[in-house]
Amino acid sequence: MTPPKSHEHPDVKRLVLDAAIEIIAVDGPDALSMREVARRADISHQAPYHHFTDRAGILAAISEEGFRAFAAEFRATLSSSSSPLTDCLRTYVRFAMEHKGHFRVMFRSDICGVETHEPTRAAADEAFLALLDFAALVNPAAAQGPDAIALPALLWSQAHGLA
Amino acid sequence: MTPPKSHEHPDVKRLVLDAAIEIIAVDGPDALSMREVARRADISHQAPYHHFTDRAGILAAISEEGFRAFAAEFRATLSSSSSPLTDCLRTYVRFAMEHKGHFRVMFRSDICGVETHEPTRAAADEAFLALLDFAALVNPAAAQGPDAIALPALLWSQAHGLA
DNA sequence: TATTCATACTTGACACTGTCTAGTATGATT
DNA sequence: AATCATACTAGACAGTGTCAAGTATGAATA
Repeated sequence: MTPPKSHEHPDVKRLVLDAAIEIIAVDGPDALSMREVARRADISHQAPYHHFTDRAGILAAISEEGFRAFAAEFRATLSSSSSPLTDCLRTYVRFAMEHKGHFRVMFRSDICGVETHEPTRAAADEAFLALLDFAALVNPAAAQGPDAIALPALLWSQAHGLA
Repeated sequence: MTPPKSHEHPDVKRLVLDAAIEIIAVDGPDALSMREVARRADISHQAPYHHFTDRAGILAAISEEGFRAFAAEFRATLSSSSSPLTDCLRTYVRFAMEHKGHFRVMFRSDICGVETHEPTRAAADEAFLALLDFAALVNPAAAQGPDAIALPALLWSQAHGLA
């Protein structure tokens, strides 16, 4: 995990992402622009372009990060908890609150980049599989067969409206 | 069909629509902006706002018009033709070529306004029903039951890629 | 007939956006 | 020590939506 290339000053890419996440958490994804993010990160308006081709690129990176973090946290509570049902729901809600910026992007399929950005798609799959595990645990009888997919899919979509 | 309100100079709304349709036919839907359409229609850059709230409003109006026209033409050949299969396909292709501007909007569900603009939704349903009629005629045996929907749905989606 | 009023525009200004272009600093390569 | 690529900064530009103020005209009212 050494810095990917070579002479790294402060991690500008990280600055951009954090600024974007904050903007989205406060004013929503529509408020995100390349210039606004640069302003917020206190870098030149051209700097973000060295790390992201696009507004969509930033959004894709954020949702990827979000999906990864979500899957990790969800899996962690799932495997460690003695009462997984309540704890997982708790984890879910806590994630939504603590990562509002990520969350707002993750569940907007039109902007999250899940269809265009391959790593984001992979991360989303990972998160979805975590939900599948949860469903299997909640209802072990239906773990096999199409019902196993139906439940988390329902959660997956309902979740958006709920939180 | 008298002009809707009162003192009508040339029909500016029509001018805007035609300009938009041409822009889309030539450079695609992304090239459409309120100012560009005004420029092309040779009116002030603010005029379009008196008839459409939005870029999306123009697009919705265009696809609505397109769906209506498509349904009408399709139904007409369907009822008058002696060999409806070939004639309907012919009509379809002709429509796509003669109304390229409309067509390009109609089959992009993300911008055609079918989910946000009620009249557009109604017009799209109308067009879809026309396709249903076509399917029933092509395959009368399957006219009842879910297959009757499956075929035109396939056409409906495949059509996009084809033309 | 004269006054008022709403609608349909025009016109100009503004801040903001992405993009192009040129310049600088710095670590890596030779 | 010179060269080079990368990671930026900085300025300018055209295009965009939006606000605000002005004009023309037909309709309503008195």
